[in-house]
Amino acid sequence: MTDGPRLPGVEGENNEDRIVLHVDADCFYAACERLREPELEGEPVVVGMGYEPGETVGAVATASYEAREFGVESAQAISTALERLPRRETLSSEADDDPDLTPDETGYYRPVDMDYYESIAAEVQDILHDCADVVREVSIDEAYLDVTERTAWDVADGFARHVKDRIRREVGVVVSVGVAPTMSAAKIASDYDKPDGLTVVRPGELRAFLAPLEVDLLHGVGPVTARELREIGLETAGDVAEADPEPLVERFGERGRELYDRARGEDDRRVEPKGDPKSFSRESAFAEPVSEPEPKYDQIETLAAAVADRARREGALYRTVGVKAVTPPYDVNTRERSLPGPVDDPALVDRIARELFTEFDTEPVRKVGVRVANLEFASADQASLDGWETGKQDTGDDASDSTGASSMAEVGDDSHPDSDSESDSESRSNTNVDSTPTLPSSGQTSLLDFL
DNA sequence: TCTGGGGTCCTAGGACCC
DNA sequence: TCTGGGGTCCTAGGACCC
Repeated sequence: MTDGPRLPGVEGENNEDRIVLHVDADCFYAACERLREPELEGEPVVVGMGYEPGETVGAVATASYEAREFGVESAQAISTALERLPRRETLSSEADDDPDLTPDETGYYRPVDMDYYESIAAEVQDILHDCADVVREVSIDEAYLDVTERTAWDVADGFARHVKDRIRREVGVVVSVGVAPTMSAAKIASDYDKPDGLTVVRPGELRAFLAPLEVDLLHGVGPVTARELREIGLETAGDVAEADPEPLVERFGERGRELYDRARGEDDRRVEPKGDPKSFSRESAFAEPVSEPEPKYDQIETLAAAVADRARREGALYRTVGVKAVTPPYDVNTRERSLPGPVDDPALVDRIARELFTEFDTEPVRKVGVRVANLEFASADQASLDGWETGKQDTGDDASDSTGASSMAEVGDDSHPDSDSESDSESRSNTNVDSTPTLPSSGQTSLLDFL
């Protein structure tokens, strides 16, 4: 019962005072497809990514509960799904030939249409923001709400019901909701009674609610960790909660501590709005492993352009460019390189990606990817832009800026046997006076020349 | 499970600095 | 030059999530 040490005077930090909702849309992509095609209501629906109508390529992104009855699962190959649940379109042309195949044994297949789903998600999010002071969107179909100031425990289920009903009535989407004093437990609670679920876990019920759950229901426990936990005799959250935490920390590091805390219902995290993204990436798989360099470089070029375009649209500068090469059987290889300073330079992304990929250009590769990271959102931090101009007279102990200036300065020399200067940033930064800090892309062309 | 795409966080070793 | 100790950044890989 005794919670950890608390700093005095910090406001409202007692978790037992928080009321957290986790809202999770059921089969969201399939639900969206049903919105624009009401005939799909009650029918098996499979939404495939990388899927084209009439084809058998791609993987299952979402299967409706009706489709799951046939053994169709998330992440399954579409070809496998089709074996278990034939396509409805196929039926109309072949029905006469196959009297055994009834409409009941077929389903509707649709390709992912992200733009449409995002438009629906935006409607849901509007409602969520209307219902809570703080909302954290986790993904397109999932969010946490801190509703402490909007409700109380004895009426929390009525409040959650209200949120559910609004979303169903105003958008037409069914969600499951979990209510608990922590994010971690709210997440588990929303999953507890899917679909169309509503589970409330009050502070006093937390330990009892968690105890019987299989360890892999804890957020952050995947197949690998679950297996290891079982190997040491920990099968349920209750087992973990009562275990000695020291061996867990030794074996799993920081995650071990977290696991132990979560299993005991302890979770200090507050619901906070999502910050800026940390990376952008694009990847795509070949139908089968490719050995020749050309198709790979063609893909790299396409992906690099897409990633750079995305970053520009989002107003992000990037300082790191990376590639990914998945080689058979399924080895994931990554290579990355960081630049001296943040840039917005599609040509540079393309060039670095190609260079990083040369290592794999004659190997069989089934998937390639391009990524940018170390993002900087210029508009949000005007100070760093100013630093570009004025960084020269800054002293070394000023950590607030001038990262761009100091690093840009190093571009010219690969082999600086560098010397003393407690702050090489000042001593060299006059080499980049040409970079006019107006637009992100200016000055970066010269960087390309350097590298 | 014969493997799609877009993310996050953690770890560990090495380089480099003071 | 064998040795100290602390810190940060970079890279690669892994586990996990939706």
